[in-house]
Amino acid sequence: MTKVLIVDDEPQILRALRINLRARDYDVQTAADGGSALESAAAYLPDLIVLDLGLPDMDGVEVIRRVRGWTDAPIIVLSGRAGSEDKVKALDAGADDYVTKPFGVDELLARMRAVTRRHAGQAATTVLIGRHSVDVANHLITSTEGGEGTRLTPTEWHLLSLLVRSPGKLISQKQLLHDVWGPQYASETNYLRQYMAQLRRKLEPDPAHPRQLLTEPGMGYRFLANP
Amino acid sequence: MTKVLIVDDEPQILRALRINLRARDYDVQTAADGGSALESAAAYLPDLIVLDLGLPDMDGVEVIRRVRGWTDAPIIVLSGRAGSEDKVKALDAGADDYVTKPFGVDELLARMRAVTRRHAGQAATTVLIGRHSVDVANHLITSTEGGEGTRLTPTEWHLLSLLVRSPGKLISQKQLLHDVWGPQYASETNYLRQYMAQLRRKLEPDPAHPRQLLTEPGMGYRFLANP
DNA sequence: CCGAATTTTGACGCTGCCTTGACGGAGCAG
DNA sequence: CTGCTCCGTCAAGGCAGCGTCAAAATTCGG
Repeated sequence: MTKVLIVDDEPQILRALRINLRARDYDVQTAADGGSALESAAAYLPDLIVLDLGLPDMDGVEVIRRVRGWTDAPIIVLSGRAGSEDKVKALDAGADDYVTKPFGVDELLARMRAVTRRHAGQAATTVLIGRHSVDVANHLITSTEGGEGTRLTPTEWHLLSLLVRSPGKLISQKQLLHDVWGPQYASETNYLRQYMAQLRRKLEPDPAHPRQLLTEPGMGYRFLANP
Repeated sequence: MTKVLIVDDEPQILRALRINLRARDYDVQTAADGGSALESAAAYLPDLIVLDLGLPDMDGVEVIRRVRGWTDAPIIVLSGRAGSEDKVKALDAGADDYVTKPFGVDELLARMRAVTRRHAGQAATTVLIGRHSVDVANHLITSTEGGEGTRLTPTEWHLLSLLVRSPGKLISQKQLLHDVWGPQYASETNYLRQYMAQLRRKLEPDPAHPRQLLTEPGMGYRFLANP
């Protein structure tokens, strides 16, 4: 579930966004001024920050700069000012997008999807595999259609993490063996065959014809995020 | 130098952007309709695409979808329509940003910086051969026109990597044989004939008349990046 | 110390890759 | 014209690599 921090000093906007985002299954936190925004960002570690520039206590651009000092999370700026200069300043300070008020909620949601899609490559904490939602960081699997979530053994988690960590990228057998079983097992491809089969059996809808946990014959394995 | 492809059917906008971007040290190409936009994108491999949605021959969203099929380059949409629905469609199709006309050039430039800044981190080295986009690092091939991407065997990848690594340069048969099959196979030119044929069959549009995987009789082989 | 879960090891069939050999045509020299 | 070299093409056999099943060995909690 994507964690969003919303920073705005107008309570009704905060409230409207909170309701809309929660309805779409976002995990939402809010802040009403620059100081608490910085605190919340550090404590809550959001995947995405929606930031109003017109804060009572601090310049919005300054907030962007401070946040950018330690995190790469996407920032979407909201602002009443439509001036070119403000936009340039905010974007160059590290913002990813700039939306002028008044704005449509649908548009904001689409822009949120666009920026998180870009950022998802490395920070993806939860991915979809077959009918399962896999949270690698918390070692949690939930079924997307009500049923029971499968359970993975430690070794299975370890192997899956490596693959999921870099979606779309080919990872060589040697690398996988090295990282999961240690340097001395550089050629025991039996392990990989065994555990890839188990992962497919537990996650892929049709284990015989995997769509996301793919084999690249003679080279390695690959995880595809978008099947 | 960042390569930008600008797609718009209004000549004066094309001209204005071209001048402004060239002055800022961008490498600029232009296209006036969807068809030539897709061609240019495949031939020119831009780092960033600025795309007007109101094209004469094709739906802009369709252009986005087609381009997204084989490349990850950021796309900024220009549009006269300010409606929420158009924005959502374009962004969900894979666009990174959406700017409504009329727009300030400074703002567009700032948004270009913002999206390229994001994309810089995850850029992959990809080469175009025939109708295929070849990512040598990730061992991935995607078609530039929708269909399925071909698959290469390990030996085919090995040979192709050597050729692609130094575009335009002639590589001797001895060198290729040595690097792929080992020092003892310094004269088995059968291998090369066999595998060059397979590469051409899988990558060249007309394998009988190769345009990029070329033979230099009596010498070796050569890969041409720009056909 | 016992039992269940997990890891490790071994064996087997099959797909598809590598290898090998043979053949034909283009280009060139004599 | 003739013979030669070099390249492209095709076909077929052997075998490596992958998926699968099964069972032994190990770990771990109670």
